[in-house]
Amino acid sequence: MDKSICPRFEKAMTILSQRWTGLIIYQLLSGPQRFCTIESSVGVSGRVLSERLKDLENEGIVRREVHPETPVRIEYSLTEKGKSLEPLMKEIEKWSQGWLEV
Amino acid sequence: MDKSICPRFEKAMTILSQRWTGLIIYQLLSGPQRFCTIESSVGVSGRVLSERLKDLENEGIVRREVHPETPVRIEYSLTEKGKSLEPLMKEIEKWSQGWLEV
DNA sequence: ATAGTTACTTACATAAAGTAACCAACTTAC
DNA sequence: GTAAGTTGGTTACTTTATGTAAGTAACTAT
Repeated sequence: MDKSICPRFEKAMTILSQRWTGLIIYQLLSGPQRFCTIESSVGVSGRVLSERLKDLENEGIVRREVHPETPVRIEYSLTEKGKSLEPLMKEIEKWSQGWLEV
Repeated sequence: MDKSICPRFEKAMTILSQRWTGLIIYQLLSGPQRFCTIESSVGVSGRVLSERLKDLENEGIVRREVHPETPVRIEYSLTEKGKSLEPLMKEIEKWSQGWLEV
């Protein structure tokens, strides 16, 4: 074993290659959203979404804000770090449009 | 459920968010390589690498070439479609260097 | 009091990944 | 000629991740 790959790149890949993570971030690029909105637009189960949002919060990519309305509104949004993934997401979009069939 | 996400983008994410896929492609950007080289540089198990390379070949991203030398040499390389992922990989690299600690 | 909403969590089932041993084909060393 | 080494895998088994569905807490509306 002689891992020749940059550890930062490896960490980025570890984050982004978690199932659903990319789609969740992509979805949040269009603005702050609540749990159930992400759940249905991305198509991820609540169980996993909850897990992913916690991970992404810990990574400093997503911010969670509680609005004590009724019923309670909890808003998830991208931090600066999260927003900095936009060019990367645009590249994926570009590649998918150039090279993938539907 | 009202999936608002572009199906091409979703497919791209499905491919790229498979565990190890990104690292395998990144590794192949530096040129054609054999099975055991990828295995050790990426740190993936042979069982999964074998699976991923087949998937990537089916997607038209990776090409497999047999050189009947001794011992047999099998070379994996990126197709045009695979190489077209380079800008995306560079974006991940850039992001990881700008926003991640080691 | 009953039912509905949101944002979760829990328990259980299935799918994916890790680990390690094994195999085929061919070579070199003894 | 036979034992051991190399490459590129596969197979069997274990552990981890994800999917599914039901449950919970806090509050409102009827």
